[in-house]
Amino acid sequence: MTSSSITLADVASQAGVSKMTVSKVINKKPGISETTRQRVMQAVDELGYTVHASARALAGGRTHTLGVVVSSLDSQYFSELMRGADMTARDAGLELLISTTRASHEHRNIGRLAHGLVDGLLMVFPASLAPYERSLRALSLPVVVIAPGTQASAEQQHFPSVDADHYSGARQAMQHLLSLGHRRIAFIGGPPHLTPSRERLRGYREGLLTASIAPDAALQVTSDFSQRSGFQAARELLALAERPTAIFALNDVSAFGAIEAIKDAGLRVPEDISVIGFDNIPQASQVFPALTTIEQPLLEMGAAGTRQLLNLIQGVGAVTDRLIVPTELIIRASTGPLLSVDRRM
Amino acid sequence: MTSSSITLADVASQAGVSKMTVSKVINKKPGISETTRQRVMQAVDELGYTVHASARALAGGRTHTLGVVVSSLDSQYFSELMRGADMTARDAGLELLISTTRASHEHRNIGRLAHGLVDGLLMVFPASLAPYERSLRALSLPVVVIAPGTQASAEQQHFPSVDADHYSGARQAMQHLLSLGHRRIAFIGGPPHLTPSRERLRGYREGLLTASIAPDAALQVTSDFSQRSGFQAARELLALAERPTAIFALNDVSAFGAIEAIKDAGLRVPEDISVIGFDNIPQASQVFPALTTIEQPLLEMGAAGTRQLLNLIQGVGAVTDRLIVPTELIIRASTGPLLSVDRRM
DNA sequence: CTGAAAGCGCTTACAG
DNA sequence: CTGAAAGCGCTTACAG
Repeated sequence: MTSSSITLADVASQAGVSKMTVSKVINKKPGISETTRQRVMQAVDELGYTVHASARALAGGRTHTLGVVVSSLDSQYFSELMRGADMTARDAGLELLISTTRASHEHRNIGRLAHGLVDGLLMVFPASLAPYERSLRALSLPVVVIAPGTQASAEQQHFPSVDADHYSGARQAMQHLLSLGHRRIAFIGGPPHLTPSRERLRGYREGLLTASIAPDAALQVTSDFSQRSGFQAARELLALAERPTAIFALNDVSAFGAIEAIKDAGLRVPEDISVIGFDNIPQASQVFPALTTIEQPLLEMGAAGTRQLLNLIQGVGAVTDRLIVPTELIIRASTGPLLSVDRRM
Repeated sequence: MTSSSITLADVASQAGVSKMTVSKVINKKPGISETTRQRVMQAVDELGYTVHASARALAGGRTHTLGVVVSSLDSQYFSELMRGADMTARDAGLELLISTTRASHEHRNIGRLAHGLVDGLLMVFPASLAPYERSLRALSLPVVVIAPGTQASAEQQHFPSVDADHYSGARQAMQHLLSLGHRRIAFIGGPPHLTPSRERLRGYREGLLTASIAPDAALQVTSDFSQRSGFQAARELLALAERPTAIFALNDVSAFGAIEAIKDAGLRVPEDISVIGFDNIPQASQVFPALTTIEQPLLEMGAAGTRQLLNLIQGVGAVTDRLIVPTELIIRASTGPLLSVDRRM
C-alpha cells in the first residue's frame, strides 16, 4: 500500500518549485540552477521521497530496470554471474530484477513478468528457448542469452548470446596434462545434447590428436555432471586392464566424484592419477587435494551480457551475435607429472 | 522499448467492447457474460496481449508483486527458501521479484527498488536490518523478515519474522548422540553475535545438562561456518588428551571439515568418532559417509514468510510476530553407537 | 533557468 | 451485463 506515500507534487510544494523542476533534479537533467537543485534535494531528503517506479515507467517509456530470467537458483554459478551483471547494470544506473521460471511453467508467458517492468531481458542458462519463443517475440523486448544450453536455442531465435569458450578451455586442460607427460588420458563426459558437453569433448579429442594419440573408446565415459556419476565413471576407468594416468572431468563436481573413487581404490591423487576439472566452483580450492581446473569466466560473462543488452536497448555500440569469453587454467594440487611405472607401483 | 506494444484499447476495439470490459475479463471480475468473455479472450490471444505491469500498478494501487531482498545469492539455502516463497506467491496470483543488496550498498535506499514496484517485501537473511531502517520506514510497506541474523534486527523494528527453531534443533542433535551412548560430545560453534550460533550453542549446553554431563570448556571450539575452520576446529579436538567420541558441528559445512580432519588423523567416522551437522544442505547426502544432520525447514520458512506477508498486505488473517518453524533430525551414516574402548583401539 | 499541459495504459467508483 | 470519465504519479515535448 503506497497510497500514503510522498509524491513529486509534495516535494514540489515543499521546495516551492514546479513538479517539472523536481523531476529534472531527480533525473540529473541539465538546466537547473545550483540553488534550486539544493532546495529540491533538501525537500527530497526531508520528506524521504523516492520515485514511484511504475509511474516513472509509464510516463517515460523506460523502466530503468533489467530483468534476469533464470531457470533455477540452484546453480553454483549463478551468483558470480550476477555479480558481473549487477556491477555493469548499476554503473549504467539501472536496477536488476531476478525472476525464476520453473520447468513446471513451460510455455510460460514471459510477458506477464516483463511487460512494463523491464527494458530488456537477460535469459540465463536456458536449456532451450523454445518454450518462451512466442511470448518473447510478442514482447519485442531486447533479449540477450547467457550460457545457452544448446546452440540452437540462441541461434535459431537470433538472440545475441554470451558463452564461455568450452572448446578452448578443454584444449587448455589437455595441454596441461600432456605437458605433464600424460598420454593415457581419460575423459568423463556429459549429456551430448548440451553445448558445454559437446564442446568440451571436442577439445578433449582434438587435444589428443595434436599429440598424435589415438583415441581409446574405453577411456571415454559419461556422467550427468553429478558427483555420484563422476564416482561411477571413475570406477569404470579404474577397472580397466590398462588404467589411465590422468582424468579430465568435464566439470568440477564430477571431478570430485572421480577423486573420491580413486582414493577409495587405495590410489593417490595426483601421484597415481592426475585429475583436472572444469568450472572452478568455489569448492574446487577447498577440497583435498585442491582441484586443478579450467575457470569459467562467469563474472565477465555476466558483465558482457549486460553490456550487450544495454547496447541493444540504447541502440548504440556493437552487439556481437555470439560472444565467446576465454577460460583460464587454474593449476592446483590434483595434477602432477607422469611418474615412471616402477615408481608408481 | 514497449512503445509498439498492444494495449487494452487494441484488444477492446478488436473484440468490439469497451476497455473496461476487457479489464474486467483480464482480471476475472464477475458480471461479464460468457459470450463477451470468450470474445475478449480470443482477441487477447490473437493479439498476444499482456497487461502493462506499470500501468496496472499505477492505476490499481497494487503491483501484484512481492519483492525479495537478499544480501547474497551465494547462500546454499536461498534456492530452497525461494521455492517455498514462490509456490505460495503464485497460489495467491502474485509474482516474485528478487533483488540483491550488497555490503557495499549499506544504507541503501530500499525505496529505490521497491516503491511502486512491489506490494510488500521479504527481507531474507539480513545480518542486520539497521542499514535499511530509515528507507523501510519511509516506504510504509509491509515487511516480513526471514531468518534474521540477529534477533534484535527483527524485533527492534517490529517487523514480523520467521526463523528455524535453532535451539530445539540443537537439542534434537544432542538427544540423538546421547541416545547412541555418547557422553564426551564436542561442539564446533560459530560467531556468538549471530542468532543461529547462540541458539545452537544453548541447545548443546542444555542437552548436556539434561544428561547430567558437566560441560568441558576444552570440548567447545569455534568456527566461522566454513569447511576450513571446521577442519581446524576438529584438529584441536583430536589433539586433546581425552578426545571426544562425538562432534556436533553447528552447520553441515564445518561438519565436512571435521570429517576431513578425522580421516586425515587415520580415524574412522562413525566407528571412532560420530559427527552430526545442522542445515541438511544438498551435499550432506552425497558425501562419504553421508552426514547425519538437523534439517532446516527452508521451504516451509519461505512459504510461511510469504503467507505472513500476504496477510499483512490484505489486512486479513493472523500475523505472528516471531514464527518459529520446527527442524527435523535426519539420520544418515556419520553417527553411530559408542563402541567400548578396547574395540575402538 | 523554470513551468503548464498532455498523456503513458491501466483500474476504480459510478451510471445506466 | 456494459461503458464513459477521472485519475494514479510521473516524463516529455513545448513555451516562455
